[in-house]
Amino acid sequence: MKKPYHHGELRQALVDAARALVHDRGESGFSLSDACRRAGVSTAAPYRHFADKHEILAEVAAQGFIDMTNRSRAETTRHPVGSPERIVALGRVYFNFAISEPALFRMMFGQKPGIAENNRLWATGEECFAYVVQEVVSFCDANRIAGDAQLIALQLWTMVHGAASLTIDGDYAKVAPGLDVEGLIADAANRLLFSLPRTPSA
Amino acid sequence: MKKPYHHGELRQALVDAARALVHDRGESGFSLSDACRRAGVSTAAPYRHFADKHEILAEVAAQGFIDMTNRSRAETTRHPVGSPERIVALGRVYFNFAISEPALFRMMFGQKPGIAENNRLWATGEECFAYVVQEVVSFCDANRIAGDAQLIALQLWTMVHGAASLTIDGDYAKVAPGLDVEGLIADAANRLLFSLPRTPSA
DNA sequence: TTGCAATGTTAGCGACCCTAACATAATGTT
DNA sequence: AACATTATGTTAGGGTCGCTAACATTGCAA
Repeated sequence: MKKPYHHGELRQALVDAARALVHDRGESGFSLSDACRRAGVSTAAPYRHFADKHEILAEVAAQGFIDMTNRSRAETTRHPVGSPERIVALGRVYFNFAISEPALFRMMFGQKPGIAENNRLWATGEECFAYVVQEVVSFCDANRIAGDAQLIALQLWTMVHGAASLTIDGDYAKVAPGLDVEGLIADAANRLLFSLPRTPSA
Repeated sequence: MKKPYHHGELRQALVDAARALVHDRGESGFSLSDACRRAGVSTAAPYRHFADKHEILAEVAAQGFIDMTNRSRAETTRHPVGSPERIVALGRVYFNFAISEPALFRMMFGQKPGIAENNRLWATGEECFAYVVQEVVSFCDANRIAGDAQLIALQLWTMVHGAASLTIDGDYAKVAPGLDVEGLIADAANRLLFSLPRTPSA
């Protein structure tokens, strides 16, 4: 059997290769040429499917958001609606995602010249956050917590995002080696939630 | 007057050029060639002063830590030792630094292949954090707050770092345009501090 | 079948990082 | 003062990369 002139699934093959390469070498270490080699095509082939290198990376990041949203749904639905376990599960998914796919995580949330403008990426990211807000709303309702659910969600997001970033970027390791990051998050998140004003019970 | 063969201050000139270029175009948009053009030397000249491109960027990042530490000292000393204003000032300096120099901020705290290993960068970063811990220790002492000051400092750092990152990377803007980030930080930090256990007054 | 659109290819431009070999200037030794 | 040594520039060039232009092959549709 000989290689056909046309690849057939080149677009998806390039995205898959890009994701694998980014995972291995980081975004800055990723080259389109490498992805082409891996897909077995010439370096000019991608331009039939993508405008430029950034567009492939945006697609990879968008798939990251989809993955994260799916993992979030899968983990939260194992606990009753409105339970604190659902919020904890969300934080855990976020943190573990960052740990397991740091380069992808950075592409999703980091500043990306030429990537952030991508519409598809924008939409998948928004959808992901909307799910978190929805969960926080349910939690607040079930626990008679007063306050803007979106603001609460933003505070929790900020905390977990900070912890995830400082972990994968090696900053914690420099000043506090061996730190129990998950414990730190759990403690802070608890205090953030317990210090919220509550509506008087009926 | 004609240009002398030797530059005389090339090392510092290159670092200055690099810092300015990183500020304008970001780390990924920075090229050593540009810095050489700006300094008026050939592209081979830097290698008499630096091992490679990463070493220049590490020097830039280290100067960023020194700047941040200086700003922290300058702002905190305007308030009495142990006062909450000193902690607030620290957070403000951190956040404003990220806003005013986002690219530099990312180089200081982001993952940097070939940069993070730099010893000088490592030392300046540690010194910067040590100052924060020292301030938190003073605050806890003055306010009879029980608990590991380093852990408290780490939690505050996490919160502010998350907020700074999500701001400069444009992530807040996507899901909550017009968000009052400083208010969000202040509220969360207050709740984190007020929910700490206190030693009984004598 | 035949023409067109889609999707590959090769060749090449310009930018970049870095090294090798060479040129010039500053410094120190006698 | 003459010379050797070291420091710090230069030019030339190799290898990689992103991207484009021109050409080749294939699938599909009239």
